Amino acid sequence: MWHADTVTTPPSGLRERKKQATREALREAALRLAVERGPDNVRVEEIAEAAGVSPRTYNNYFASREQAIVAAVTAGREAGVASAVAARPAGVRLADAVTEAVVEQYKNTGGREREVLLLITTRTPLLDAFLDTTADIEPPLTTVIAERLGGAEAPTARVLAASVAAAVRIALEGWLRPAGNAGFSESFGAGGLVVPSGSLPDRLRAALAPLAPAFDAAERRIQP
Amino acid sequence: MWHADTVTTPPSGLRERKKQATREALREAALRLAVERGPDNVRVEEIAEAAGVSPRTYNNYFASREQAIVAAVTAGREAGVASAVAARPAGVRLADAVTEAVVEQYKNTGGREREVLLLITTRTPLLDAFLDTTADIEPPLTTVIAERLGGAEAPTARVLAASVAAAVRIALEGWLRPAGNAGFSESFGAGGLVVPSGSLPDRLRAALAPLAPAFDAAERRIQP
DNA sequence: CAGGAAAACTGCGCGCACGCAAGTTTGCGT
DNA sequence: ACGCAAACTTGCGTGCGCGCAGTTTTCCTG
Repeated sequence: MWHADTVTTPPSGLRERKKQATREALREAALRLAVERGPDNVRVEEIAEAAGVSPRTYNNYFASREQAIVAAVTAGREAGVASAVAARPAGVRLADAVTEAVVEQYKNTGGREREVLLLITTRTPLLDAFLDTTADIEPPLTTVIAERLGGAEAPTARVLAASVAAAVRIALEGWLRPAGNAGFSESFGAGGLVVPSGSLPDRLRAALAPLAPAFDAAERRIQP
Repeated sequence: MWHADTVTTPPSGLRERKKQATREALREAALRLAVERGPDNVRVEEIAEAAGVSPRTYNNYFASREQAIVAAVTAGREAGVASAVAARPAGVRLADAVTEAVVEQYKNTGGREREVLLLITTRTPLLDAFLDTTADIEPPLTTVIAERLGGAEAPTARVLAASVAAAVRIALEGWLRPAGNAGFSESFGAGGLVVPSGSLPDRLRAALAPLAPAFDAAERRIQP
Protein backbone atom coordinates (compact mmCIF):
# COMPACT_ATOMS: atom_id res chain seq x y z
CA MET A 1 0.00 0.00 0.00
CA TRP A 2 2.80 2.40 -0.77
CA HIS A 3 1.54 5.63 -2.28
CA ALA A 4 2.72 6.58 -5.76
CA ASP A 5 4.83 3.58 -6.46
CA THR A 6 8.39 3.94 -7.59
CA VAL A 7 8.74 3.50 -11.28
CA THR A 8 10.94 0.46 -11.20
CA THR A 9 9.33 -2.25 -9.15
CA PRO A 10 12.23 -3.97 -7.43
CA PRO A 11 11.95 -7.75 -7.20
CA SER A 12 11.07 -7.70 -3.51
CA GLY A 13 12.89 -10.53 -1.84
CA LEU A 14 14.59 -11.06 1.45
CA ARG A 15 17.86 -10.55 -0.32
CA GLU A 16 16.94 -7.07 -1.49
CA ARG A 17 15.75 -6.04 1.94
CA LYS A 18 19.04 -6.98 3.51
CA LYS A 19 20.90 -5.03 0.88
CA GLN A 20 18.88 -1.93 1.53
CA ALA A 21 19.35 -2.36 5.26
CA THR A 22 23.10 -2.60 4.87
CA ARG A 23 23.11 0.39 2.57
CA GLU A 24 21.17 2.46 5.05
CA ALA A 25 23.32 1.34 7.95
CA LEU A 26 26.41 2.36 6.02
CA ARG A 27 25.24 5.81 5.02
CA GLU A 28 23.89 6.66 8.45
CA ALA A 29 27.05 5.47 10.11
CA ALA A 30 29.04 7.57 7.67
CA LEU A 31 26.97 10.67 8.35
CA ARG A 32 26.99 10.22 12.10
CA LEU A 33 30.75 9.78 12.28
CA ALA A 34 31.30 12.69 9.90
CA VAL A 35 29.20 14.98 12.05
CA GLU A 36 30.72 13.78 15.29
CA ARG A 37 34.38 14.18 14.48
CA GLY A 38 34.52 16.16 11.27
CA PRO A 39 34.57 14.67 7.77
CA ASP A 40 38.33 14.42 7.62
CA ASN A 41 38.69 12.28 10.71
CA VAL A 42 36.60 9.41 9.46
CA ARG A 43 38.29 6.29 8.21
CA VAL A 44 36.48 3.98 5.87
CA GLU A 45 37.33 1.10 8.17
CA GLU A 46 35.37 2.79 10.94
CA ILE A 47 32.29 3.29 8.83
CA ALA A 48 32.33 -0.34 7.81
CA GLU A 49 32.81 -1.48 11.38
CA ALA A 50 29.97 0.71 12.63
CA ALA A 51 27.69 -0.88 10.04
CA GLY A 52 28.86 -4.40 10.78
CA VAL A 53 30.41 -5.23 7.43
CA SER A 54 33.91 -5.55 6.06
CA PRO A 55 35.65 -2.57 4.49
CA ARG A 56 35.63 -4.42 1.21
CA THR A 57 31.88 -4.77 1.31
CA TYR A 58 31.53 -1.10 2.07
CA ASN A 59 33.18 -0.42 -1.24
CA ASN A 60 30.65 -2.61 -2.97
CA TYR A 61 27.98 -0.11 -1.95
CA PHE A 62 29.77 3.21 -2.26
CA ALA A 63 32.60 4.09 -4.58
CA SER A 64 33.94 6.82 -2.31
CA ARG A 65 33.74 7.99 1.26
CA GLU A 66 32.03 11.18 0.18
CA GLN A 67 29.27 9.28 -1.56
CA ALA A 68 28.41 7.43 1.61
CA ILE A 69 28.17 10.60 3.67
CA VAL A 70 26.17 12.51 1.09
CA ALA A 71 23.83 9.59 0.45
CA ALA A 72 22.44 10.00 3.94
CA VAL A 73 21.04 13.37 2.89
CA THR A 74 19.87 12.56 -0.59
CA ALA A 75 18.56 9.06 0.02
CA GLY A 76 15.55 8.21 -2.06
CA ARG A 77 15.45 11.50 -3.88
CA GLU A 78 15.71 9.75 -7.26
CA ALA A 79 12.56 7.75 -6.69
CA GLY A 80 10.92 10.76 -5.08
CA VAL A 81 11.14 12.98 -8.11
CA ALA A 82 9.94 10.28 -10.44
CA SER A 83 6.91 9.36 -8.37
CA ALA A 84 6.12 13.03 -7.77
CA VAL A 85 5.99 13.59 -11.49
CA ALA A 86 3.89 10.50 -12.03
CA ALA A 87 1.50 11.68 -9.32
CA ARG A 88 0.57 14.87 -11.17
CA PRO A 89 -2.64 14.69 -13.16
CA ALA A 90 -2.17 13.99 -16.82
CA GLY A 91 -3.71 17.31 -17.82
CA VAL A 92 -1.04 19.72 -16.64
CA ARG A 93 1.94 20.79 -18.67
CA LEU A 94 4.77 18.34 -18.38
CA ALA A 95 7.16 21.22 -17.71
CA ASP A 96 5.10 22.32 -14.72
CA ALA A 97 4.77 18.80 -13.43
CA VAL A 98 8.50 18.30 -13.48
CA THR A 99 9.28 21.70 -12.00
CA GLU A 100 6.89 21.31 -9.12
CA ALA A 101 8.03 17.77 -8.48
CA VAL A 102 11.63 18.91 -8.26
CA VAL A 103 10.84 21.89 -6.05
CA GLU A 104 8.78 19.75 -3.75
CA GLN A 105 11.44 17.10 -3.56
CA TYR A 106 14.20 19.52 -2.63
CA LYS A 107 12.05 21.23 -0.04
CA ASN A 108 13.21 18.63 2.48
CA THR A 109 15.99 20.87 3.61
CA GLY A 110 14.53 21.93 6.90
CA GLY A 111 15.30 19.24 9.46
CA ARG A 112 18.70 18.29 10.70
CA GLU A 113 19.72 18.32 7.06
CA ARG A 114 20.12 22.06 7.26
CA GLU A 115 23.13 21.83 9.54
CA VAL A 116 24.49 18.90 7.58
CA LEU A 117 24.39 20.95 4.41
CA LEU A 118 26.40 23.59 6.19
CA LEU A 119 28.97 20.97 7.06
CA ILE A 120 29.04 19.74 3.47
CA THR A 121 29.59 23.20 2.13
CA THR A 122 32.80 23.60 4.07
CA ARG A 123 34.55 20.64 2.44
CA THR A 124 34.89 20.97 -1.30
CA PRO A 125 35.01 17.25 -2.17
CA LEU A 126 31.86 16.71 -0.14
CA LEU A 127 30.08 19.49 -1.97
CA ASP A 128 31.15 18.05 -5.29
CA ALA A 129 29.82 14.65 -4.31
CA PHE A 130 26.56 16.24 -3.25
CA LEU A 131 26.16 18.06 -6.54
CA ASP A 132 26.95 14.85 -8.40
CA THR A 133 23.92 13.19 -6.87
CA THR A 134 21.69 15.29 -9.11
CA ALA A 135 22.65 12.91 -11.90
CA ASP A 136 20.87 10.11 -10.05
CA ILE A 137 17.46 11.50 -10.89
CA GLU A 138 18.13 11.17 -14.58
CA PRO A 139 17.22 7.50 -15.14
CA PRO A 140 13.86 7.57 -13.32
CA LEU A 141 13.05 10.95 -14.83
CA THR A 142 13.81 9.53 -18.25
CA THR A 143 11.31 6.77 -17.66
CA VAL A 144 8.41 8.97 -16.56
CA ILE A 145 9.05 11.53 -19.29
CA ALA A 146 9.22 8.78 -21.88
CA GLU A 147 5.86 7.53 -20.65
CA ARG A 148 4.25 10.92 -21.06
CA LEU A 149 5.78 11.44 -24.46
CA GLY A 150 4.64 8.11 -25.77
CA GLY A 151 8.12 6.90 -26.60
CA ALA A 152 8.29 8.08 -30.19
CA GLU A 153 11.58 9.92 -30.46
CA ALA A 154 14.43 7.87 -29.10
CA PRO A 155 16.72 10.31 -27.32
CA THR A 156 14.26 13.09 -26.45
CA ALA A 157 13.27 11.80 -23.04
CA ARG A 158 16.85 11.20 -22.02
CA VAL A 159 17.96 14.62 -23.17
CA LEU A 160 15.17 16.36 -21.32
CA ALA A 161 15.83 14.38 -18.16
CA ALA A 162 19.53 15.09 -18.34
CA SER A 163 18.84 18.77 -18.89
CA VAL A 164 16.65 18.87 -15.81
CA ALA A 165 19.36 17.19 -13.78
CA ALA A 166 21.87 19.72 -15.03
CA ALA A 167 19.57 22.62 -14.20
CA VAL A 168 19.03 21.30 -10.70
CA ARG A 169 22.74 20.97 -10.26
CA ILE A 170 23.29 24.54 -11.37
CA ALA A 171 20.62 25.80 -9.01
CA LEU A 172 22.11 23.93 -6.08
CA GLU A 173 25.60 25.06 -6.92
CA GLY A 174 24.56 28.69 -7.08
CA TRP A 175 22.78 28.26 -3.80
CA LEU A 176 25.60 26.61 -1.91
CA ARG A 177 28.80 28.10 -3.31
CA PRO A 178 30.27 31.20 -1.65
CA ALA A 179 29.83 32.88 -5.08
CA GLY A 180 32.71 34.11 -7.19
CA ASN A 181 34.68 31.07 -6.23
CA ALA A 182 35.39 29.49 -9.59
CA GLY A 183 35.96 32.67 -11.56
CA PHE A 184 32.57 32.47 -13.14
CA SER A 185 30.83 35.58 -11.96
CA GLU A 186 32.47 37.92 -14.45
CA SER A 187 29.85 37.12 -17.08
CA PHE A 188 27.50 39.75 -15.71
CA GLY A 189 28.95 43.18 -15.98
CA ALA A 190 28.75 46.12 -13.66
CA GLY A 191 25.67 45.03 -11.76
CA GLY A 192 27.62 43.93 -8.76
CA LEU A 193 26.24 42.52 -5.55
CA VAL A 194 23.83 39.93 -6.83
CA VAL A 195 21.97 38.40 -3.95
CA PRO A 196 24.38 35.82 -2.55
CA SER A 197 21.99 33.05 -1.62
CA GLY A 198 18.29 33.59 -2.22
CA SER A 199 15.69 30.88 -1.75
CA LEU A 200 16.26 27.43 -3.16
CA PRO A 201 12.80 27.05 -4.71
CA ASP A 202 13.25 30.33 -6.55
CA ARG A 203 16.61 29.24 -7.85
CA LEU A 204 15.21 25.89 -8.96
CA ARG A 205 12.36 27.52 -10.84
CA ALA A 206 14.69 30.03 -12.42
CA ALA A 207 17.02 27.28 -13.58
CA LEU A 208 14.21 25.09 -14.92
CA ALA A 209 12.30 27.88 -16.63
CA PRO A 210 14.51 28.00 -19.75
CA LEU A 211 13.75 24.35 -20.39
CA ALA A 212 9.98 24.73 -20.37
CA PRO A 213 9.73 25.52 -24.12
CA ALA A 214 11.57 22.31 -24.90
CA PHE A 215 9.07 20.32 -22.86
CA ASP A 216 6.16 22.11 -24.47
CA ALA A 217 7.45 21.39 -27.94
CA ALA A 218 8.01 17.74 -27.12
CA GLU A 219 4.49 17.45 -25.78
CA ARG A 220 3.04 19.24 -28.77
CA ARG A 221 4.69 16.71 -31.03
CA ILE A 222 2.64 13.92 -29.55
CA GLN A 223 -0.68 15.77 -29.10
CA PRO A 224 -1.24 18.62 -31.54
CA MET B 1 38.99 43.45 -30.72
CA TRP B 2 39.88 39.76 -30.85
CA HIS B 3 38.49 37.94 -33.87
CA ALA B 4 37.39 34.32 -33.57
CA ASP B 5 39.98 33.75 -30.90
CA THR B 6 39.39 31.47 -28.01
CA VAL B 7 37.07 33.04 -25.53
CA THR B 8 39.40 33.10 -22.61
CA THR B 9 42.55 34.95 -23.54
CA PRO B 10 45.31 33.17 -21.63
CA PRO B 11 47.97 35.45 -20.18
CA SER B 12 50.60 34.42 -22.71
CA GLY B 13 53.88 34.00 -20.90
CA LEU B 14 56.76 31.63 -21.08
CA ARG B 15 55.41 29.93 -18.04
CA GLU B 16 52.12 29.11 -19.69
CA ARG B 17 53.84 27.73 -22.76
CA LYS B 18 55.83 25.32 -20.69
CA LYS B 19 52.72 24.16 -18.91
CA GLN B 20 50.93 23.45 -22.17
CA ALA B 21 53.99 21.65 -23.49
CA THR B 22 54.14 19.44 -20.42
CA ARG B 23 50.42 18.77 -20.67
CA GLU B 24 50.72 17.78 -24.30
CA ALA B 25 53.75 15.63 -23.65
CA LEU B 26 51.88 13.82 -20.92
CA ARG B 27 48.73 13.09 -22.87
CA GLU B 28 50.58 11.96 -25.97
CA ALA B 29 52.83 9.73 -23.95
CA ALA B 30 49.78 8.29 -22.24
CA LEU B 31 48.03 7.61 -25.54
CA ARG B 32 51.10 6.14 -27.22
CA LEU B 33 51.80 3.76 -24.37
CA ALA B 34 48.15 2.80 -24.11
CA VAL B 35 48.01 1.93 -27.80
CA GLU B 36 51.30 0.11 -27.77
CA ARG B 37 50.74 -2.25 -24.90
CA GLY B 38 47.08 -2.00 -24.06
CA PRO B 39 45.51 0.39 -21.58
CA ASP B 40 45.86 -1.97 -18.63
CA ASN B 41 49.59 -2.40 -18.96
CA VAL B 42 50.45 1.24 -18.52
CA ARG B 43 51.76 2.45 -15.19
CA VAL B 44 51.45 6.07 -14.26
CA GLU B 45 55.14 6.09 -13.46
CA GLU B 46 55.89 5.20 -17.07
CA ILE B 47 53.77 7.98 -18.49
CA ALA B 48 55.49 10.49 -16.27
CA GLU B 49 58.89 9.17 -17.18
CA ALA B 50 58.10 9.29 -20.90
CA ALA B 51 57.11 12.93 -20.50
CA GLY B 52 60.12 13.80 -18.41
CA VAL B 53 58.37 14.75 -15.19
CA SER B 54 57.84 13.17 -11.83
CA PRO B 55 54.81 11.00 -11.14
CA ARG B 56 53.64 13.56 -8.63
CA THR B 57 53.67 16.28 -11.26
CA TYR B 58 51.72 14.07 -13.58
CA ASN B 59 48.96 14.09 -11.03
CA ASN B 60 48.99 17.86 -10.99
CA TYR B 61 47.84 17.78 -14.60
CA PHE B 62 45.51 14.80 -14.70
CA ALA B 63 43.43 13.41 -11.87
CA SER B 64 43.37 9.92 -13.31
CA ARG B 65 45.17 7.76 -15.80
CA GLU B 66 42.07 7.58 -17.98
CA GLN B 67 41.87 11.34 -18.23
CA ALA B 68 45.37 11.55 -19.60
CA ILE B 69 44.74 8.96 -22.29
CA VAL B 70 41.41 10.40 -23.32
CA ALA B 71 42.70 13.96 -23.35
CA ALA B 72 44.89 13.08 -26.31
CA VAL B 73 41.75 12.56 -28.38
CA THR B 74 39.62 15.41 -27.10
CA ALA B 75 42.33 18.03 -26.76
CA GLY B 76 41.12 21.51 -27.56
CA ARG B 77 37.56 20.49 -28.23
CA GLU B 78 36.27 22.87 -25.55
CA ALA B 79 37.78 25.89 -27.24
CA GLY B 80 36.80 24.52 -30.63
CA VAL B 81 33.08 24.45 -29.97
CA ALA B 82 33.09 27.90 -28.44
CA SER B 83 34.97 29.54 -31.28
CA ALA B 84 32.89 27.66 -33.84
CA VAL B 85 29.75 29.12 -32.34
CA ALA B 86 31.27 32.58 -32.19
CA ALA B 87 32.26 32.27 -35.84
CA ARG B 88 28.67 31.88 -37.06
CA PRO B 89 27.06 35.02 -38.37
CA ALA B 90 24.87 36.80 -35.86
CA GLY B 91 21.78 36.35 -38.00
CA VAL B 92 21.25 32.61 -37.72
CA ARG B 93 19.28 30.89 -35.01
CA LEU B 94 21.38 30.29 -31.94
CA ALA B 95 20.14 26.72 -31.84
CA ASP B 96 21.42 26.10 -35.37
CA ALA B 97 24.72 27.78 -34.64
CA VAL B 98 25.33 25.57 -31.63
CA THR B 99 24.19 22.42 -33.36
CA GLU B 100 26.37 22.94 -36.40
CA ALA B 101 29.33 23.94 -34.26
CA VAL B 102 29.03 20.75 -32.25
CA VAL B 103 28.59 18.54 -35.31
CA GLU B 104 31.54 20.14 -36.98
CA GLN B 105 33.68 19.78 -33.92
CA TYR B 106 32.98 16.12 -33.47
CA LYS B 107 33.57 15.39 -37.12
CA ASN B 108 37.27 15.03 -36.34
CA THR B 109 36.85 11.33 -35.90
CA GLY B 110 38.47 10.22 -39.09
CA GLY B 111 42.22 10.11 -38.58
CA ARG B 112 44.05 7.82 -36.25
CA GLU B 113 41.38 8.73 -33.73
CA ARG B 114 39.06 6.19 -35.26
CA GLU B 115 41.13 3.25 -34.11
CA VAL B 116 41.75 4.89 -30.77
CA LEU B 117 38.03 5.20 -30.20
CA LEU B 118 37.73 1.52 -30.86
CA LEU B 119 40.34 0.91 -28.20
CA ILE B 120 38.53 3.19 -25.78
CA THR B 121 35.25 1.40 -26.31
CA THR B 122 36.69 -1.87 -25.12
CA ARG B 123 37.60 -0.62 -21.64
CA THR B 124 34.65 0.66 -19.67
CA PRO B 125 36.52 3.12 -17.43
CA LEU B 126 38.12 4.66 -20.49
CA LEU B 127 34.77 5.08 -22.17
CA ASP B 128 33.39 6.71 -19.05
CA ALA B 129 36.29 9.12 -18.95
CA PHE B 130 35.73 9.93 -22.59
CA LEU B 131 32.05 10.66 -22.07
CA ASP B 132 32.91 12.82 -19.09
CA THR B 133 34.91 15.14 -21.30
CA THR B 134 31.68 16.44 -22.78
CA ALA B 135 31.30 18.46 -19.59
CA ASP B 136 34.40 20.43 -20.54
CA ILE B 137 32.57 22.30 -23.26
CA GLU B 138 30.13 23.73 -20.76
CA PRO B 139 32.11 26.74 -19.47
CA PRO B 140 33.12 28.13 -22.88
CA LEU B 141 29.68 27.40 -24.27
CA THR B 142 28.17 29.27 -21.36
CA THR B 143 30.25 32.29 -22.22
CA VAL B 144 29.34 32.46 -25.90
CA ILE B 145 25.68 31.79 -25.25
CA ALA B 146 25.62 34.47 -22.58
CA GLU B 147 27.08 36.90 -25.10
CA ARG B 148 24.36 36.19 -27.62
CA LEU B 149 21.63 36.40 -25.05
CA GLY B 150 22.79 39.73 -23.73
CA GLY B 151 23.24 38.54 -20.18
CA ALA B 152 19.79 39.25 -18.83
CA GLU B 153 18.69 36.09 -17.10
CA ALA B 154 21.29 34.78 -14.73
CA PRO B 155 21.21 31.00 -15.06
CA THR B 156 19.78 30.65 -18.54
CA ALA B 157 23.08 30.49 -20.39
CA ARG B 158 24.54 27.97 -18.00
CA VAL B 159 21.49 25.76 -18.16
CA LEU B 160 21.43 25.77 -21.94
CA ALA B 161 25.14 25.05 -22.14
CA ALA B 162 24.85 22.22 -19.64
CA SER B 163 21.90 20.80 -21.57
CA VAL B 164 23.92 20.82 -24.77
CA ALA B 165 26.77 19.04 -23.02
CA ALA B 166 24.35 16.44 -21.71
CA ALA B 167 22.82 15.93 -25.14
CA VAL B 168 26.24 15.47 -26.70
CA ARG B 169 27.09 12.95 -24.05
CA ILE B 170 23.92 11.01 -24.72
CA ALA B 171 24.59 11.01 -28.45
CA LEU B 172 28.13 9.77 -27.97
CA GLU B 173 27.03 7.13 -25.53
CA GLY B 174 24.40 5.80 -27.87
CA TRP B 175 26.96 5.76 -30.62
CA LEU B 176 29.71 3.96 -28.75
CA ARG B 177 27.96 1.56 -26.40
CA PRO B 178 27.32 -1.98 -27.64
CA ALA B 179 23.63 -1.22 -26.97
CA GLY B 180 21.62 -3.04 -24.37
CA ASN B 181 24.52 -2.91 -22.02
CA ALA B 182 23.07 -0.92 -19.16
CA GLY B 183 19.60 -2.39 -19.23
CA PHE B 184 18.27 0.60 -21.06
CA SER B 185 17.25 -0.78 -24.41
CA GLU B 186 13.91 -2.13 -23.23
CA SER B 187 12.24 1.14 -24.18
CA PHE B 188 11.77 -0.09 -27.70
CA GLY B 189 9.60 -3.13 -27.75
CA ALA B 190 9.84 -6.16 -29.95
CA GLY B 191 11.67 -4.47 -32.80
CA GLY B 192 14.95 -6.09 -32.01
CA LEU B 193 18.14 -5.39 -33.89
CA VAL B 194 18.11 -1.63 -33.94
CA VAL B 195 20.96 -0.37 -36.03
CA PRO B 196 23.94 -0.67 -33.70
CA SER B 197 25.79 2.47 -34.58
CA GLY B 198 24.38 4.89 -37.15
CA SER B 199 26.13 8.10 -38.04
CA LEU B 200 27.44 10.35 -35.34
CA PRO B 201 26.25 13.61 -36.92
CA ASP B 202 22.73 12.23 -37.15
CA ARG B 203 22.80 11.19 -33.54
CA LEU B 204 24.11 14.58 -32.48
CA ARG B 205 21.40 16.42 -34.37
CA ALA B 206 18.74 14.11 -33.00
CA ALA B 207 19.93 14.66 -29.46
CA LEU B 208 20.19 18.43 -29.84
CA ALA B 209 16.89 18.89 -31.66
CA PRO B 210 14.71 18.74 -28.54
CA LEU B 211 16.62 21.67 -27.09
CA ALA B 212 16.06 23.98 -30.04
CA PRO B 213 12.76 25.39 -28.71
CA ALA B 214 14.51 26.37 -25.50
CA PHE B 215 17.12 28.29 -27.45
CA ASP B 216 14.49 29.94 -29.60
CA ALA B 217 12.53 31.08 -26.58
CA ALA B 218 15.65 32.45 -24.92
CA GLU B 219 16.52 34.37 -28.05
CA ARG B 220 13.00 35.67 -28.42
CA ARG B 221 13.17 37.06 -24.92
CA ILE B 222 15.96 39.41 -25.90
CA GLN B 223 14.78 40.33 -29.42
CA PRO B 224 11.03 40.14 -29.92
C1' DC C 1 12.61 -30.49 1.37
C1' DA C 2 16.78 -31.21 -0.76
C1' DG C 3 20.32 -29.63 -3.72
C1' DG C 4 22.38 -26.85 -7.08
C1' DA C 5 22.82 -22.15 -9.20
C1' DA C 6 23.19 -17.34 -8.56
C1' DA C 7 24.42 -13.61 -5.82
C1' DA C 8 26.60 -11.34 -1.94
C1' DC C 9 30.47 -11.02 1.51
C1' DT C 10 35.32 -11.22 2.62
C1' DG C 11 40.63 -11.19 2.66
C1' DC C 12 44.44 -10.00 -0.02
C1' DG C 13 47.20 -7.18 -2.82
C1' DC C 14 48.37 -3.48 -5.99
C1' DG C 15 48.46 1.04 -7.84
C1' DC C 16 46.99 5.29 -7.47
C1' DA C 17 45.26 10.07 -6.01
C1' DC C 18 46.41 13.70 -3.22
C1' DG C 19 47.89 16.58 1.13
C1' DC C 20 52.05 18.43 2.89
C1' DA C 21 56.41 20.67 3.12
C1' DA C 22 60.35 21.40 1.18
C1' DG C 23 63.21 22.86 -3.15
C1' DT C 24 63.36 25.03 -7.79
C1' DT C 25 62.01 28.08 -11.58
C1' DT C 26 59.66 32.16 -13.66
C1' DG C 27 58.02 36.81 -13.57
C1' DC C 28 58.29 41.58 -12.31
C1' DG C 29 59.48 45.81 -10.16
C1' DT C 30 63.17 49.05 -9.13
C1' DA D 1 70.99 43.56 -13.40
C1' DC D 2 69.39 42.11 -9.11
C1' DG D 3 66.44 40.15 -5.89
C1' DC D 4 61.94 39.16 -4.05
C1' DA D 5 57.45 36.98 -4.50
C1' DA D 6 54.52 33.94 -6.73
C1' DA D 7 54.01 29.83 -9.30
C1' DC D 8 55.45 25.23 -10.48
C1' DT D 9 57.87 20.83 -9.33
C1' DT D 10 59.20 17.04 -6.42
C1' DG D 11 59.64 13.30 -2.63
C1' DC D 12 57.25 11.25 0.89
C1' DG D 13 53.54 9.14 3.29
C1' DT D 14 48.78 7.71 3.87
C1' DG D 15 44.36 6.05 2.90
C1' DC D 16 41.63 4.42 -0.55
C1' DG D 17 39.29 2.09 -4.81
C1' DC D 18 38.88 -2.06 -6.87
C1' DG D 19 40.15 -6.63 -9.35
C1' DC D 20 40.51 -11.36 -8.07
C1' DA D 21 39.46 -15.74 -6.03
C1' DG D 22 37.47 -18.27 -2.36
C1' DT D 23 33.74 -18.82 1.11
C1' DT D 24 29.03 -18.12 2.75
C1' DT D 25 24.22 -16.94 2.10
C1' DT D 26 19.85 -16.59 -0.51
C1' DC D 27 16.90 -18.26 -4.01
C1' DC D 28 14.39 -21.41 -6.99
C1' DT D 29 13.06 -25.81 -8.87
C1' DG D 30 12.09 -30.60 -8.94
